[in-house]
Amino acid sequence: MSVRNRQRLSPEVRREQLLGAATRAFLRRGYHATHVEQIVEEAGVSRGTFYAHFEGKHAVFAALVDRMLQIFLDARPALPEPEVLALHDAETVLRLSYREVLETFWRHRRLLRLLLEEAVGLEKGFAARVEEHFQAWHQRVRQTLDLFQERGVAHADLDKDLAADLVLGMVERVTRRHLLGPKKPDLDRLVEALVSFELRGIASAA
Amino acid sequence: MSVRNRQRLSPEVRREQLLGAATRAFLRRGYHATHVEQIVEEAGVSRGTFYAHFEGKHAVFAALVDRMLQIFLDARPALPEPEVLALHDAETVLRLSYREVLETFWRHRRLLRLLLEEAVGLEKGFAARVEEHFQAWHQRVRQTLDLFQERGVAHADLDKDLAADLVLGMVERVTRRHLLGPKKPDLDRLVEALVSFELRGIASAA
Amino acid sequence: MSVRNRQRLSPEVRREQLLGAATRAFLRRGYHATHVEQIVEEAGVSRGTFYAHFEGKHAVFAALVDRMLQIFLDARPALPEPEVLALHDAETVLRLSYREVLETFWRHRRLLRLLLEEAVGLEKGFAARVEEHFQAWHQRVRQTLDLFQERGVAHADLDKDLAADLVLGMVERVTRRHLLGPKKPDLDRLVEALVSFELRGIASAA
Amino acid sequence: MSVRNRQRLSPEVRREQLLGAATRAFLRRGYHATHVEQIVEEAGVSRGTFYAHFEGKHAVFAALVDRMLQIFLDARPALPEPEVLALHDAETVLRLSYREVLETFWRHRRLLRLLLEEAVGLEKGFAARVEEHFQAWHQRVRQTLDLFQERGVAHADLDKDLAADLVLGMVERVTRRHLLGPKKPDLDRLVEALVSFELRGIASAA
DNA sequence: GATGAATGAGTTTTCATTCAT
DNA sequence: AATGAATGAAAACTCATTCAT
Repeated sequence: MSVRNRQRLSPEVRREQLLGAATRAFLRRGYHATHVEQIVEEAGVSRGTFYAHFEGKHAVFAALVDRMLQIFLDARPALPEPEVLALHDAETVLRLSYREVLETFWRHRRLLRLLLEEAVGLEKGFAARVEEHFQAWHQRVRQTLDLFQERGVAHADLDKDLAADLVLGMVERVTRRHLLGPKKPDLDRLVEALVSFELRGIASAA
Repeated sequence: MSVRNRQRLSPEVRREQLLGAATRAFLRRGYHATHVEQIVEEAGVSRGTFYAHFEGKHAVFAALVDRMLQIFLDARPALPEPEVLALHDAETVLRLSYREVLETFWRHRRLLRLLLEEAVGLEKGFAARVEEHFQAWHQRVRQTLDLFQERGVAHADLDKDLAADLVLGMVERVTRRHLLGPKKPDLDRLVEALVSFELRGIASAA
Repeated sequence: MSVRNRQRLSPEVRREQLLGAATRAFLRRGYHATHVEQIVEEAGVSRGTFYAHFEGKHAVFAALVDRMLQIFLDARPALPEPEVLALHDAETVLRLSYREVLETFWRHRRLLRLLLEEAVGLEKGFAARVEEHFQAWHQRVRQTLDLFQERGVAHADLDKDLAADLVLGMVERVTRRHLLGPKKPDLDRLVEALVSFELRGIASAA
Repeated sequence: MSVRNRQRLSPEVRREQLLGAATRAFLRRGYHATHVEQIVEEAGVSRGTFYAHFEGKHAVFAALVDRMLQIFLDARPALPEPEVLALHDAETVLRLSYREVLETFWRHRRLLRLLLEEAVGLEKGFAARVEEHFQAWHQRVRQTLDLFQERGVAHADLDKDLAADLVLGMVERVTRRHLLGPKKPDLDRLVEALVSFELRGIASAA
């Protein structure tokens, strides 16, 4: 009856394929302007197949957001392990953390762009989930600052809560501006700027 | 045929009223989830009246974005005047700038929230216009850093282009986290944290 | 309060002015594509004034159709008076009739175009009224043919009912093709062709 | 959600069915007074199905006009083939031509009525396309008259350009009056009247 | 499992007409 | 009488989702 390939794939593979197609489609036009039609076309399957694997458009997007958040959860960005902290000076610690964060972001830049540009302001509670993650991350940065302060790297009067915000903001802006564009970024330079600015910003000897 | 109020207003007043109603509606539900129906209900007028003043939903939103951008253009945030720079030390200059910026943001926080949460990632080129403004602002911060470097406040090796990004990111995050929420922010504290972090971050004596 | 001229005109003059504006507007875009807005703009009056003089869009158009049909009723096209018939040969009679018809059509070509291009197929019974007029005209042509047959000008076997249709069709096509266009027509040539074709067409000596 | 019939048809068949339903609907109420709702009700399908097959109301009507014009293009009415001309006298040729034309018109009278009553005066350029066809037809009649004149059937002074208009007008009027009504026409009588009138009308021996 | 034609609730938009000033 | 802002019923059109094949 049909025309297409009617290729039978295992559910996992098909799901993966659809997820990829959805990512490309959403990146191209944004969540609302992307229609299910475009996703299935991109994937080369029929509408029916799409709905066999996802509850709907909203569900694919949710899956994408989940995946993204999972990646960052796994990468545990910016939280220095105690033993790392013990072995190295603050500068090295920061450098390693930032590098790992930026590399993770760069590796998953497509999903990340989706997350930052689309998942925000998207009624269905997506924004809230992203915000949760920001909070968690804020906590970690905050904890690092606690350690730095304990060790005398950060000055005693530092408003650590706000400082964590400032640090987060720096990373976010750098990410948006330098990692999401088409050009390959100079990660070293980005890391150095972040490390230098943060270290001085919190420095004991002002 | 039915009568409602049939209150007759001058086009300017009506337009203003509709703009206000639209702002409230958009803030409540976001751009896509807000329907013209809800805007006109909020304004207490008929659909026809709405379309007599705006080409459509897209056009009201565009008007809102325009207004917002105009406000920040007028506020000229963060660009210190030469004579100000000459009279005061860098700390005072920064403090004044940040205060002005944050106060403007706080005053217009409803519009700002709309801009940051809705206008970004909205197909119709809104994001591009917002990005333009970010660029312009980046330029200004950059120029300030040039001045600071000339006067020996910023260290000679400072990667000013990136530093401008970091500064912008700090302001953006602080704004999102502290100015857009329901709680009245402690502007003094925010300003101090920003000033302190930036000044140290760029400081000559590291 | 207002901007316009607020010129007070007698009802008759205003009505006439509106009728003229409506004619121009309808000719430009057709009945459906012409909006009341365009008519009042063309006339330089407000919507309210328009509705003070006509029940609505439909009513202006009806007034225009009425006027047109009245003109042709008054012109009594194509019906030769008995005394005329008595005095002249058939050729002269036809020539006079056709000339009068075509001249009337030419004089009122704008209204005529409206009638032929718009009033047809316009739900509201306009088409029916036009058709009535065609029937009346058909009767007259038919009567003329009766006279011609009595006088031996038309052959005895002539299917007069159909012949009247043919004659009407000839006039209609000539009118559409040559009188409604932008070029000034050569009425003499048109009349000669009609007279010659009809006279031969019905001629006794075939 | 509710189910209706959900009869699954091939696109071609469905399109054909919709075209038929649209024709009936347009014939009943005319182009403007027919709403998509009525077409889909007539076809027994949902709005969505309609829009899957046609861009909109305008597009169905355009398809109808196209089909109509194609039919008449295929029927090549009124253009006698050279070999036909050679074998028969002018009267036979005309009789055959008219018969073919009127039979084609009669067979497709529903579409034809739509074309003549609706497509004319319909902003979107429909009228222009119909007029084009009239021009082409005019050319053919004109060419036939050239042949007739060459063969001495038509008199030497005949204004062939205008005569072609007259012939076209006759056919048009006869068609409107006798083929589009509810009564079965007497085609023989119509053909005879046309042949006789035209032959005499152009006759050499006046 | 896959297909894609079919569905229809939900939105946007238009424009003839009304009526407060 | 004149004005023009306001009205809202009436269309047109969209697109996520369903389900017969």
